[in-house]
Amino acid sequence: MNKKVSIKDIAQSVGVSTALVSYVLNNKEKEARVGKEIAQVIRDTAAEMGYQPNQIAKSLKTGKSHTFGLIVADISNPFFANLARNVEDEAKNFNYTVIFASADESPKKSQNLINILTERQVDGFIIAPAENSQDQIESILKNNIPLVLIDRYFKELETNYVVTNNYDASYNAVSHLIKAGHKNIGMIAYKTDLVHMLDRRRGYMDALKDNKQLKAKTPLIKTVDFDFTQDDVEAGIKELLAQNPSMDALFFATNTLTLKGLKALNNLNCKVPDDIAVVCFDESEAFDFFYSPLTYIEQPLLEMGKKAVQILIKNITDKKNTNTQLSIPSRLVVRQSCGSNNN
Amino acid sequence: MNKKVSIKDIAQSVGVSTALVSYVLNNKEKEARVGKEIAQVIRDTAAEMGYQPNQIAKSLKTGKSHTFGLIVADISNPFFANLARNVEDEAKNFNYTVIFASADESPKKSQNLINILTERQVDGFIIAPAENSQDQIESILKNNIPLVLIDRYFKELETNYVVTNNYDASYNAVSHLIKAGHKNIGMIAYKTDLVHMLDRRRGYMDALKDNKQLKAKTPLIKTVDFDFTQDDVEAGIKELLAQNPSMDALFFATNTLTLKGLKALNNLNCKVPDDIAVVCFDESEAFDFFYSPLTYIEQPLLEMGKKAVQILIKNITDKKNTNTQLSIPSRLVVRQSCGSNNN
DNA sequence: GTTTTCTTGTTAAACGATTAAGCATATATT
DNA sequence: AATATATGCTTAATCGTTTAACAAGAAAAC
Repeated sequence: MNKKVSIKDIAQSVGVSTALVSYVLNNKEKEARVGKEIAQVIRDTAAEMGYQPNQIAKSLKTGKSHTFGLIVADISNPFFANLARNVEDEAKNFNYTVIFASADESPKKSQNLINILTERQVDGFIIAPAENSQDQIESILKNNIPLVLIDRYFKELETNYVVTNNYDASYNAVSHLIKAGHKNIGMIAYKTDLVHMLDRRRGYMDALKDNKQLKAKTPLIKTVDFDFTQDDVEAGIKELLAQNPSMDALFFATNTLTLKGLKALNNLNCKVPDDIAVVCFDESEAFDFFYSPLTYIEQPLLEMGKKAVQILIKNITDKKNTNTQLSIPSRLVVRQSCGSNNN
Repeated sequence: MNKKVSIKDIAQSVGVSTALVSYVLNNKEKEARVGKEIAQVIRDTAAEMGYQPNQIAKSLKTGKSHTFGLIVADISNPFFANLARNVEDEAKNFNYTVIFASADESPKKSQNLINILTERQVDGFIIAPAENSQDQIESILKNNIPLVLIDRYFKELETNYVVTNNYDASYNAVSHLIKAGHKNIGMIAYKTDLVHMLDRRRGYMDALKDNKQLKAKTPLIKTVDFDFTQDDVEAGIKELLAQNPSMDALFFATNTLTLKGLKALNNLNCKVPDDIAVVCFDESEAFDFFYSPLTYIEQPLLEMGKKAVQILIKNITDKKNTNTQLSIPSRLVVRQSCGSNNN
């Protein structure tokens, strides 16, 4: 490793103290009353010598790393990848670096990541929390590390969060199916008590209820684990059809569920939307190419990413303790898969 | 911010020097001849006080951040997102943290990211280099910062790299089209001199040449900029059809080109594979859902990610200067879109 | 001609760790 | 008994910055 040039090297070369160099290079000449000419000399030699500040040293001294951690479920999931990209861009606007990490919905991995990032002295966290990670979140809070939850949050915890309005989005989507004439709407969701999933289920249930479609004692909902396979979804759909053979529509709670679900429907020889209409959460390039382009709920990823960063940075710079809780509306993109009277 | 507990706090609490605490907590008791009992006491109080080492301080002292930068074109592109995930996982196996960043194929952004990451004292880089970033790469080399290029590399630069065998993959894919009976095969590529793209073009050209299909003076290739729109691709396809109205197959050079290209083909009312057969590079969930499931080139993302990390870490720990240059084969996944005699 | 006030700098401690070197004391070797 | 070796722990410098506190000469004020 070529010896990197430090502030000391510059000081030596110019013939001044390191303090002066530091002041100049941090644009504190005014406050530190540095002479105009010498300042210029310092700046010139710094450039000449190719000086690059050592952020590690800076961080150690200032206690700020200008870095924050973004923990999602899986960076290879397009939903999170897009969110991450928006977070990255907004962070750059504030001169922050973000460290991504994937926790795979596992509280164990999540705790491990939080530890690693904490040791790296991140200035804050943006987290899509895994199930049963409340204690981890609380401990971040207790340590006064700025935090914004994203995509989901915990009802019982007082935190910042930025989510989409899952309840409304679901309610609208299912209502749309009902208006399109469907009378037996099933739902495929994740088996979890995370609030975003519960809200999506509530939205589904309430839409049915408000439209007097809640006939059966057991709702037409099947859930699968996070590490589900296509077979799991297929089994779920079959069970739903067994439970109510006249099921004529399906509401999928996420993009990954939908992708596997569509393949399952193909396997089962169900035509969309004639046999079974489909509406789902999230986007996917694939939805455009399905023979019956999907009607889907488009989450406000750009706004979610931007806001999460802005709230986090505000929390880092101000040290006030007021929590911002944002629920941003989603948009229903209506296409063919939901059947009749769409425009 | 709650005062974090430092090694000094532990030392004070136990009544020993910080040196002893450091030795114990770094499992250097043997070398440093630390007493057994006191070592246990130190460990216990450390745990009790909830000590978390300050990696920043550690890094400053040791000169190693145990961090490396991964610069790709766009983390929201599934190709890079998947690669990134594999890199992340392999890095974790070595206890390294990775900082992702997107350069959008822009040398300016790339330089900016390299600077930022260098200042953050990353121990190395994995980079999918943008066009015209040779000087940046050279400068990393000159500074003796370990580096592995990925996805593409520069012929004129002696570096580590891990890529897929773009030439072979292209050659095979196009040969497959030829064997399937197609006689006028066009190609849509990016307008760039990056080696991966040139190799893909060479593979295409040579496959044609070797099968005596190179009749026209100007090859049936159209290129678009990195920031292309669907209209650009559509225009390209139209031009190709104008140039040779009997074009019966298209080879797309990347996933994003394909996605827009398929929509363009739909717009142009071209049926796949009857009017125009299609083969493409990269995967996409969408390819499964196209009415004629696509034949595509599956890149070895897992192996590429793993190898890149391994090579980088080897370069970080050993300081030897031998370059590892890996070209890993891709697999052609044959489905319907390429027309006849596929199984 | 002092004293005060600017101007322009320097000194040195600190951030939280690591680690070579040193210093006792105890035990072993001859 | 004298010396060598082991054992157990401390001291203090260092990594590259930041920044409060201080200093010294020049200009201004009286």
